[in-house]
Amino acid sequence: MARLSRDFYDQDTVEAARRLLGMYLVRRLDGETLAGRITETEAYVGRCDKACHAYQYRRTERTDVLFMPPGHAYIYLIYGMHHCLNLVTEPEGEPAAVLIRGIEPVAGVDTIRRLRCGDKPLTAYRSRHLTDGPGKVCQALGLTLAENRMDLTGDTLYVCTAPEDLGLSLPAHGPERICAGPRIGVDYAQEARDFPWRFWLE
DNA sequence: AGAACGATCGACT
DNA sequence: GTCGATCGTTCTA
Repeated sequence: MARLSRDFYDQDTVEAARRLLGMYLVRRLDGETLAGRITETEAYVGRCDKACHAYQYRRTERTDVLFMPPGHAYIYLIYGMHHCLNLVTEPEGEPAAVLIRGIEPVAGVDTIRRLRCGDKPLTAYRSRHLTDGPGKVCQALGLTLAENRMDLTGDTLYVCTAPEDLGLSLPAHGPERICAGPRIGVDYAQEARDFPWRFWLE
């Protein structure tokens, strides 16, 4: 069984962000399975990272989930209208998480399209940009504050290492390069602005 | 109690 | 490339 267990999340966050690339994010919604291949991530580390909501172990009602055992979902509202999904990492008490910035839909694609676009015509442009941002990922999988603090070792939201774990047979991927660079939207974070903690495939 | 701001998106020039 | 939408969280008083 290749569903990620708590052990996986109990590791260095930057390493986890890299390793999550190519894995499958799975969401059970109303009896249906939605899933996407993870293509872009970012690491946030409270201990040393001014861009992290829990920088210097800052603990508030919102950041409390980051102090929980690894393998929980941290979902927050940004800009008053978009949600962002993070997977909590590192040992309990070390606030850190991986932000899921992009996926490639592989299951429940019709539902994903409907959640993202409603009845709007699905143009080539919309298709290409269906799930290529953190807010889009949450909208595509029906994730809101209601799913904050969810245990990733449960059956509603989790990560698998291979498509066979979802009963899918997908064409094998050739070798893909892992790219790294500065994170998006953290220009305010002084020296942490330049940490190369964003990772993506291709 | 009130103000400032943000780990974004989509429409538009 | 620019810009406005929109509201929970956080901090200040």
